Parts: sequence; structure tokens; C-alpha cells
Amino acid sequence: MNLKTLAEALGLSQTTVSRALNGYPEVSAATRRRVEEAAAQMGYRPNSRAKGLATGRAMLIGQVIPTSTEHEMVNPVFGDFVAGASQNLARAGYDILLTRVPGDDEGKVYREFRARGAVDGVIVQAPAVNDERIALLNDIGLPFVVHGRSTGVDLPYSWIDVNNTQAFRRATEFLIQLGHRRIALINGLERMDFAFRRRKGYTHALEAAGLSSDPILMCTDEMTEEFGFKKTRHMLSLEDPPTAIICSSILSAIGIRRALQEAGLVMGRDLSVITHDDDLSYLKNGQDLPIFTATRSSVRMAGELLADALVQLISAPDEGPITRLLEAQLVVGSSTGPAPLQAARLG
Amino acid sequence: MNLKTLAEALGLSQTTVSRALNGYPEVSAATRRRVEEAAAQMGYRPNSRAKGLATGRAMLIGQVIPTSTEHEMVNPVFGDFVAGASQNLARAGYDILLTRVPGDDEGKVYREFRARGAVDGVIVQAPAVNDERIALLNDIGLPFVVHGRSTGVDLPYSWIDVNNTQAFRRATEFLIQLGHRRIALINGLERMDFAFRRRKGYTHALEAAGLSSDPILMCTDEMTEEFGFKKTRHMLSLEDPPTAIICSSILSAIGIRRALQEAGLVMGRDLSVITHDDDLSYLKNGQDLPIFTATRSSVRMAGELLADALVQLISAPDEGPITRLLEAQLVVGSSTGPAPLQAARLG
DNA sequence: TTGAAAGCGTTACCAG
DNA sequence: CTGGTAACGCTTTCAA
Repeated sequence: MNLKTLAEALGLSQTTVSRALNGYPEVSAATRRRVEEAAAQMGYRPNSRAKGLATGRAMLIGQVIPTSTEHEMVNPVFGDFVAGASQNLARAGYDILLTRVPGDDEGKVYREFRARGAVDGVIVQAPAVNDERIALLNDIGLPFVVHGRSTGVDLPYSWIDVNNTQAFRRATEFLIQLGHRRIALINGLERMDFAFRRRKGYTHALEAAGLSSDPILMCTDEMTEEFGFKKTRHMLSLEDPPTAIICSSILSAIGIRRALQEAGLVMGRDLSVITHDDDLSYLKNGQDLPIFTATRSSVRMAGELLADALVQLISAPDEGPITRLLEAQLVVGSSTGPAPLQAARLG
Repeated sequence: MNLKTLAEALGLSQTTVSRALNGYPEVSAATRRRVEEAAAQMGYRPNSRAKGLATGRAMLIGQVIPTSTEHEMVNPVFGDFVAGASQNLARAGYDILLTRVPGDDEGKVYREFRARGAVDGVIVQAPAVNDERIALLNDIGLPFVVHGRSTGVDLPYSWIDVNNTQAFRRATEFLIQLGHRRIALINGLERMDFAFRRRKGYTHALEAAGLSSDPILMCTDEMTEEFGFKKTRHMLSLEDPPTAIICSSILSAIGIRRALQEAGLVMGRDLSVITHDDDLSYLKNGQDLPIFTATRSSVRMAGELLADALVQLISAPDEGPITRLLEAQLVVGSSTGPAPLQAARLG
């Protein structure tokens, strides 16, 4: 069933049928109704590629699957992100085109997207400090939005981000107020922008309180359970061990918990732990961990908001970049509801 | 840069350039080299939609984002699945078209895929018992592969599945051998095919050992942490409580652990727990739980294998369905390596 | 071995 | 308000 046969069946021209179906005003109400009914009844849907060829738009948004460098694992919340993005993109008639990058040449994929006209825009995940993808996309003129920001890039671009600096400053200040002086930071890879900002918030809070940041208490790596475990075990063996740890991921925080258990220490009594993570759904697995986060299901929401921004960017490119900073809140809870903050007050 | 300008720049016809680039034999080696070099140098890539319109293929595989009924959360391993699928699809020149279903009308999406010619095939996730999507896809003639199987559907179709029945029979037999007689089953929603098969394996093993299955020890629901927690707490309060639990998901098993802790019981000593899950990466969060699974990263591998099957199905539709059953192994480990099975021997 | 031209299914311009 | 026709960028058939 294509436009031609539908038009013939109706005794109308393809032009009129197309206009009726696409909501053009110069069609009589009676004709439009007749066309719409016939189309619905015959199950007519315009061919995507033909429509795209004629209009010059793909109605597709490109998304490269973000795999972590280590183990090629995909962030568990990626599904929630695309679910959110996909939902709001669908409202504007877009679908997501997913593709994987074999090596590290994500730029090549974007160039190809552009050259083939495969997508109308892209979503960029996990920006690094000085991320080169932003300049590239800017150069080739492919509309894009960034999930996160990139320190060092001074081009204007659209992004949405959690206020990581603020979040880690607050967490640090909070522990300082409880009397802690030896506060460790178990952070993600600091070439990633989010981790860079988190460290900044941490050191700023220490400096503001007149405390020096001890390099031995700061570590950075891919945030696995193992990383949290090993670093905690090591730090507990120091002459002057930390009394509190701020952690960048609940996965590593679970490793911290393991190290404490192994050492016969009780989290929240012998050592305070505060964890950041993007999504409270993780609480299911780490419900005894104090956590601060942006909002409930912030990742899904980020997907929704970024989708809206990208759609607007494509339809009205001259309105300038759209940005939004989500403030992190200190949320302490368990899967069964609010729970008392398990961060020990010293002294 | 399109075919026309490239052809003009080379002083050749569009036909010859197209043939050279698409590997047709009737082009002289010299011409082909010249064309290929010019195309590479000028960054020419054929327009996706034009090519698709001319060839009648979209080079896109449809994938509906599978959200759980409850809370609209996406399975954390979905990202790994699409990473695997995407990788192998890319080898054959396909990308994935992701879309979300607002309500429950996934069939409508497939019909639209077909009518718009938007995709060349689809991947079906999470089949239920008697899943109606299979008959629909068969009817409308859209090539598809299923991640899992559907009991009750007698049409031939391509699938890949973990041997759930076998896995749960083995786990049950194992506990029986250890001397257990009161073995509980905390299962997923049994309208889902995987859960249906797991229960079958469990009851078969009990029957084979001459044990009767007690309805009070079998429960089924969406596999949340809360579900495992509440059911365990309830079963521990019974007059004749279970001495072992087989669980369908590590998330619920974490709830079991919580219930045991609350009751002052030690897992593996006071009560045995064996958990199934699709991917050992979960071990990061539940490393003290005995687990059996298909393989390491089985979900990612399933994506890869299903991608290959679908590509073959599209290119050679008459070869018949492709099926593969992955045998589950009893894998007991922690994130740091193999660990002793924490299942108590009774008596 | 190469080229001209028809066709893929739409939209959009220009007449009427 | 409606219709004919060019155009979108490619592949493929038919001729040379």
C-alpha cells in the first residue's frame, strides 16, 4: 500500500492525498476526512525512506553506545536513559538510531552520520575534560546535545548536567561539620568531566575549611567494586587512616563496605561513607549506604530533557544552546523508605 | 557531496561510479581504484535514504525498548544486549532502530515498521507464554528473532534461550542431594516464559525425588529486592519453614539476604540460597550469593548470536529457523574469583 | 567496460 | 481547493 494506490483507490491525485494526510490547510474538510479514513482503513503509512528523501530529514537521532573502556561493559542505567529519550523523541516523530563504535573513532561515526544523512542529530554521552567530539560536531554542523559538560571547551553547546562540584562540596562540608578531618575521596577516572568536577568540589570544601588535601587519600580509577575494596583496604592500613570516605559510585561503595566488613569495622560507626550515584534504583543493592543524587531516576529524566532540547535545536537552530544544571540533593534512604543518615559524628 | 558531483569530478557516469563503489565485477581495476580513491578523499558516502529507497532495504533492525511493567524500569543488562547485537549487526551493515512503546501495543509498532518499511527485521525481547507477537510478526512477514522462547507457540521461529528448565532442575536436585526437603522457589512472573520453564524444572526435580511441591513455598512476582525480602520474611515465619531457597534473580536474592540478616540467620549456614541470573556482572553487588548462570556475559553473547541469526534470516529466508539453547552452568563465585558454595548440607 | 534513463515513494512547486 | 510534474540520490536495466 503506497501513496499511488491509495490515491487511485480514492480517485484523487497523490498530491491531494499527501496534503490531506500531512495537515496542509488547502484541503477541504470533507476530502481530508475521506482520505484519513481510507488511509486508516487500508493501513497506509508513508514509506520512511521515501519521505526522508523528499523532505531531507531522517527523523532519526544517532546514539553511540557508550561502553566503558574496561571490560566493554555498558552502564546499567543506559537503558533508562534511552527509554526516557526515546519517549520524548517519539512525541516529535523521531526514533533513535543506535550504533556501536568498534575502536575509539567515535568522530568517524559522526562524520559518516553526516555524510550519509543518516540522522538529524546526535546525543553525546560521557564527556571527558576537553572532549574533542564537541568541536567536531560543531565543525560538521550536526546538531547535538551532551549528557554532561566538558571543562575546557569554550564553544557554546547544549548540555544537561548534575551539579557535581556542588554535590561533592556539600558532602565534604557535611563530613567536616561532623568533625571529620581525614576525609578520603574514591573517585572515577578524572579525565572524565564528572569526576574532574567532583574532585574540584571536594578540594574546594577542604580548602575552605583550612584543611589540606592529602594525595594519599585521593584515588581515581574506573569505578568498580574491586577498586573501592582495594583502595579502602589500603587506606585502612595507613598510619593515619581516614575517618570518612566520599565515593563517586555506589558500585565502589559496595566494595568499601566489603573492606570494612573484612576489617571488622561497622560502616557509619567506625567510618563514615557517603556515596554519589545517578540513580536511586541502585539503592536496591546498597540500601545501607548514605547516598546523594540528583533526583529520583535522574538519568531517565536527563534522557527526556535532552531529547526535548535536541528536537528544539533541530527545529529552531538559531535560538542558541539550551543548558540545564540539575542540583544534587542529599538523599538518604533505603528501598523501603527514608532511613537515618549513617554517617558517624566524631568525638 | 553526492554521487552526481563525485561522478562529474571524475568525468565518469553515476552508473560507473556506483558500480565501482559497490564491487560490481564489470568495472576495470584501474577505474575502480581511481573511483575509490576519489570517494575516500572527498569523503563521499552514499545517502542512506536514497540508497534504501533504491534497494528496498532499510539496513535497520527494529528493537522495542523492553520496560518492565512495574516502575517502567529497564533491565540493567539491556545495554549489554544491544552492545553485543549492535556489534555483530554492524559487520553486516545494519544499525539498530530503537523505539519505545507508550502503552502495550507493541504489535502496532511492528505493523508500522512493516508498513513504513522502516526496518528489515526486529528483535523480540522477553517473550511470555503463548506470546502473540510471534504470530503477528509471522503474519505480516517481518523477519524476527526472539531472545527467549514462547511455550505454546507452535509456529517455527528463530530464537536463542538459556536452558531454564534444566538449570532449575539441576539447582533443585543439588539441594535435594544436600539433604534438603523443604525447598522454596522465589520466581519471576510466571506468565513470562523463562519463569514458567524455571518452575517446571523445579517441580520436575521435586517429583523425581518423590517430594511434593508445597504451594506455600512457591511464589511468583516481578523480581524486585522487596519481593525477595517480604516473601522470605513470610516463609521464615511459617510453622514448617524452608531450609533452602532457589531464587530467579539476584536482585530478589539480595532481598532474601536482608530478610535473613534481620532474622539473625546466616546464609549458607542456617538457610541455603541459590540464585539464577543472566549475567555474572551482578556478582559485583551480590558476591556472597551462590549463582548459576549461562555463561559469562551471556546476555551480551545472546545479542551477538541473535544478530547473526537475524542477518542470515534476512539474507536467506528459506533456510528455516535458527535456534540455539545455551546450557546453564552452576557457577559459584565472587568478584575476586571462585568461592566455596555457600549451601548448607543438612543433618 | 561504460553510459542513459527509468524507477524507488514521497514532498513541494507551480498552474489552474 | 485540486492536479501535474520536478526533485530528492541512489540502483539497476537496457543499450552501446
